[in-house]
Amino acid sequence: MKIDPDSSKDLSAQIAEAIRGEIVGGQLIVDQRLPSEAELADHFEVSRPTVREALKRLAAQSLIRTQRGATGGAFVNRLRFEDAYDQQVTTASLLLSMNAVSFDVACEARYALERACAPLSAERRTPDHLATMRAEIHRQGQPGLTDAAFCASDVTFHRALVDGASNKVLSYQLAGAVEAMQPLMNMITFTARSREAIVALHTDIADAVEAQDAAKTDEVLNTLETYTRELAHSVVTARAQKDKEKATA
Amino acid sequence: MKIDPDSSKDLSAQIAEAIRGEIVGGQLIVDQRLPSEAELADHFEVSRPTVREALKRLAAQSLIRTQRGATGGAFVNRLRFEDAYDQQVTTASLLLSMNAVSFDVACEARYALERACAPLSAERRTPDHLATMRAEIHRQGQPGLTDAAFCASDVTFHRALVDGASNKVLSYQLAGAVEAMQPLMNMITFTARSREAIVALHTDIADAVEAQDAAKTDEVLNTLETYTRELAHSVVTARAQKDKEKATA
DNA sequence: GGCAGATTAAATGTCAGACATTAAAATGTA
DNA sequence: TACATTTTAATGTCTGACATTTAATCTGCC
Repeated sequence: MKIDPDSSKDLSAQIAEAIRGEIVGGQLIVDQRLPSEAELADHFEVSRPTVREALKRLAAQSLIRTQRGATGGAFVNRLRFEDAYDQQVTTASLLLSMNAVSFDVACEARYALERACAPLSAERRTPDHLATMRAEIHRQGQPGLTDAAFCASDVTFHRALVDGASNKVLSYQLAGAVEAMQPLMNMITFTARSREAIVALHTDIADAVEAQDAAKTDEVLNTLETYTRELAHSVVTARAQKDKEKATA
Repeated sequence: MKIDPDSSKDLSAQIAEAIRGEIVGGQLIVDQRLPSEAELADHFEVSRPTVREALKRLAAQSLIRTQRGATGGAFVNRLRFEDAYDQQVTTASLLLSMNAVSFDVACEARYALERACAPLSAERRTPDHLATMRAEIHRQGQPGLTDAAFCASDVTFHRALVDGASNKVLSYQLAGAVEAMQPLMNMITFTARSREAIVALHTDIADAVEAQDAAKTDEVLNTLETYTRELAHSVVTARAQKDKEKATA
């Protein structure tokens, strides 16, 4: 392993970097055991707490897992899609909220990505995917549903559409984008009429996917994107109007 | 902040989770200073090393940054697109390498995503994007280029195409997918003839994007995807053939 | 009074050593 | 042999200390 000169960065950061490099580079393979903390401390000529901080950094990225006990230690972790998915949702959510990404930009990205897998989904969707979509459509039609619940159902619906492509890499990528949009979507208050319109469009999507009609799916997704953005804009203008009235009053 | 019962998980993991929740939930806002390590240790009723391990976990995800000195401490970090991008490349690369994702699946995902932003790119590309694409095409035509360098140029070319959409969220999502594919692409040995074909297709893409012809761009991307997959398949079958000969010899 | 330099204080970074806890392996016993 | 016990090796945690960095404060001089 590489050495650590006494440079600007934290020792723990350098050690984490060195070990990460070995994992990414393939020198350390899945389920392989790292040297014990004491051995690592000895090797890098630092104390055990410093090594531990480095290992925690790697654990935070799901690159390693630790096990206590006699045959315990730190092991290279097989990064699962679910782990990566969770991380991506957190990261994408924070990116959107901290960088003041506009609704339009996020919405455009989301629907562009969704259209990307719509043709594949239309081709490969299973009865399971269709059933999930239909179930969520039904839920979205229920009166008395809160806006948050409506949005959550919306996410589930679109996830089913994405998963229909049966490509884990695509699902992993898109899930983050779709889920991260939810807080932004929650800003919209859905009137009875707008919900009705969305449910109708969702039904059209489900129908098109069931009919394995890629072109039609794409078309409806476009309509839905346009409608979603209009809704958001009307919310914004309504809010601006209210603020104006407040200011004059 | 939440408390920590003495449950199954590490204390440091629980503390990290609690703080992450406050950041994601918006109770802790960007550039806000966290309590000092001593105060956190006091609050959670653990020792300082335990708190430090928790903070390192958060630092590994770029959620906080730390500063030494009198007015130092841990601060909520504004997650930048570049940070998120780096993380995504690492994560996506490991996902592909550790989960034995097939070339076909990864390739399909990559081109599906790329087609997603091609129409936007055709609409909005700037002279800068076009210049980058042309420059990389020129590089790819140079004789004596190693396969690795050819692939790297390929990545740059496609990144320019993606960035042409001028949507940071899209760029962030796609960059990971494109870059993570590189190790898989490196398995392919590019003959002079296959390079020529790829350069021709890249030129077609650049031309279509310059002409703001979304449909044509989409079409060429499809052709390129098919061709790339054919190349990969021929590599696989050639290798199988070789193995067979080796076995009989 | 104002400015340069020295001092101080508060925070993180690091270390050493110890004990607690866990879980598997080795050992002893019926 | 089968089961209970002990040992052991590892991580998890704590205490206390020192080093280092950085900004704020204090001091002395002009």
